[in-house]
Amino acid sequence: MSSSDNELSSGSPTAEDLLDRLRASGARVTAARRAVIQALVDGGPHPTAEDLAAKVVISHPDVHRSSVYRTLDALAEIGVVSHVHLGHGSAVYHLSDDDDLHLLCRLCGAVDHIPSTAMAAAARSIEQETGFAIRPGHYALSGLCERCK
Amino acid sequence: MSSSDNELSSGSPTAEDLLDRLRASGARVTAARRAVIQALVDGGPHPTAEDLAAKVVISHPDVHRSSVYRTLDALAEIGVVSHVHLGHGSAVYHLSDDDDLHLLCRLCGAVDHIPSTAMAAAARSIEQETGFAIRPGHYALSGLCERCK
DNA sequence: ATATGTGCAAACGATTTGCAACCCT
DNA sequence: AGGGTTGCAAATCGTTTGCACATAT
Repeated sequence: MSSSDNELSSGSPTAEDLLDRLRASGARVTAARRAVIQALVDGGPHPTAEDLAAKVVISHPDVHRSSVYRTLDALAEIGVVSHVHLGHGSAVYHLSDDDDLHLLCRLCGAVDHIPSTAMAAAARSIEQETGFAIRPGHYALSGLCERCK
Repeated sequence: MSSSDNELSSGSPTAEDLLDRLRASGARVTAARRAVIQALVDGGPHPTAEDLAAKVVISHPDVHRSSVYRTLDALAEIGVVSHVHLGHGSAVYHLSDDDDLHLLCRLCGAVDHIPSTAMAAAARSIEQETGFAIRPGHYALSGLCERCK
């Protein structure tokens, strides 16, 4: 099943979209960045930097881990990717327009994600009471997934 | 005979409480553990392991960092402390019956905390929709604090 | 041409671990 | 006595950085 939903701000952007955005920001498009972006777009939903590096290295054996990190940084700077810290180990990366909240199962480690609107009401009342404006998508809530409950 | 009162959410436990619970779990009470627990009870609200180690070392220069980590592990195992990963660096520890949600300002790094009841409604509806049971207190939500907004 | 990005290796900070000695129970 | 705990140092893991070289624009 191939999903060909190429939309700029609400579907999944293609690799070309991301490359365009990089270019538009004044950054350069290099083989390493192409490869990282490809891995990000093609790959599973919650890759760590190392996952991406491993995928990249298959087609581009010369691309170094540090370039993966630097590319992810560059993409984060222009707002197209975010990373979520899952606590125990590495951070997982995802395209920023996945405007979702991450749920981490503290038992099996599964990562679930839900639209951030699920918390909109809570976020609003928390902001009213405390002044703190929750911005989801950068960190994960932990809990128990359905199976582990 | 050890105290058999269960103080559920009525006040912060004392160092002795925690030592009792350690002992009750079959663990031993040592000088290092006493010192870590004292630092945890006496200290500020969001100590990192290193903060605690620094505090401990003042009165017990011989207590090693690794023992601080191991003590925190032991306390976590019996459920009396939890740690929250704030993403960029170290985890912060707190007594588990601080049943609160942590809010991390992504700009200034300030940590705010609010009662987890603020999210109870959202947590309930998320559980109904997705089956995922949010357990706050282990990770932080990120956002912008009042000053940085 | 030149700023930007790269590979590499080494530095880094946080945490963990193997091991012999130690000391609580 | 005996095994949980410790201190130590070295290992590990994820990520960052300094540097000389390569390359996209």
